[in-house]
Amino acid sequence: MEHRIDQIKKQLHAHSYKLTPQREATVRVLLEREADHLSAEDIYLLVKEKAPEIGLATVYRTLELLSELKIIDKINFGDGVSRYDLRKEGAEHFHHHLVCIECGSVEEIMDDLLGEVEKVVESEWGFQVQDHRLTFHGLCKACQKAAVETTS
Amino acid sequence: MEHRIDQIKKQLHAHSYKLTPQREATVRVLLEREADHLSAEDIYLLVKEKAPEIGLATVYRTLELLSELKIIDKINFGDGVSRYDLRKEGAEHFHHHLVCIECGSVEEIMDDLLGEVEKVVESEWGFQVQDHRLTFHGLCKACQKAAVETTS
DNA sequence: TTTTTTGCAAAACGTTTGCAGCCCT
DNA sequence: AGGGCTGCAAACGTTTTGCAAAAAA
Repeated sequence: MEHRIDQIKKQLHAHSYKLTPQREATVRVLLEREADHLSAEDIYLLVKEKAPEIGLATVYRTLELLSELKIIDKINFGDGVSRYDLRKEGAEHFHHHLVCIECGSVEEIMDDLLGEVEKVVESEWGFQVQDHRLTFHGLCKACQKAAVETTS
Repeated sequence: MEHRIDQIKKQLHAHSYKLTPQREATVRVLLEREADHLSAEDIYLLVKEKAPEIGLATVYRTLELLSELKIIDKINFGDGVSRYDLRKEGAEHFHHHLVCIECGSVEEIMDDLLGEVEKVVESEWGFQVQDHRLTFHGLCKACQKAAVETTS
């Protein structure tokens, strides 16, 4: 944890930004809730517990800054809110998501499933891939089970 | 064109909705600009040329309706607007996109590149895939060329 | 001092909703 | 009459912006 904070601090400094207390509190929330997909409002409320004087605008500005530096990714699952997802250390590409259309749960897939597909896109379409977004919509394990039980 | 309108009319009737003049005008814009990725506002302005009395709310309601019936797909490329994309006739899955980070152009890929990947997701993660969203971000052919020319 | 960052409030933006009126049988 | 559908305006929730104060360099 402290290691990642340090690393992010360096990334900020490299672009002549500072790791202010507000920014650090925001990053800490992101690290603590790494598995979640929090909205700006969610993050704001959690950061407030650590730094009650913080304003929502500062959270937005911090998130924008972290996005620019590719420390986090901004995602949109189709409800009206942007969500923010920490990149894994040294991850070159954004990871994938499984969104359950029944219960709304979001699972992450860290494996890069698109190596082959990207090669095809580059060779067949001449498009130089830099990043990707891949989300599957369907039924998670639990909801498949629930569906079967209801039917039988 | 008329064929697709008829087809959509039938789909609406099957769910006891009507193809009103406003809805038809909206669908026609969508068909005429099939290759584009128009926002609700874009669509509204284009529909206004055919049916000047239409209101923006009606366009939104029509788009929502067409989304429900899976005639169109709502997509989000990360700028703050929803965009709408007509499904190809009989397409089971949503098609993929190549978004150029330089010029903003959006290219469509109709081929289903994810057959294998979906099998992996189903077997390895036990997730029952119903649909997907796949977007690649990178440089389109033209912008790669421009980049090389600037460098040399 | 000069620049960066902050908190607050207001504004802006895309989208949705309430409602009265309209168009159909 | 009754239902669905429409246009308008107002409301809504999220995100951005202006600004003056505070912090850092």
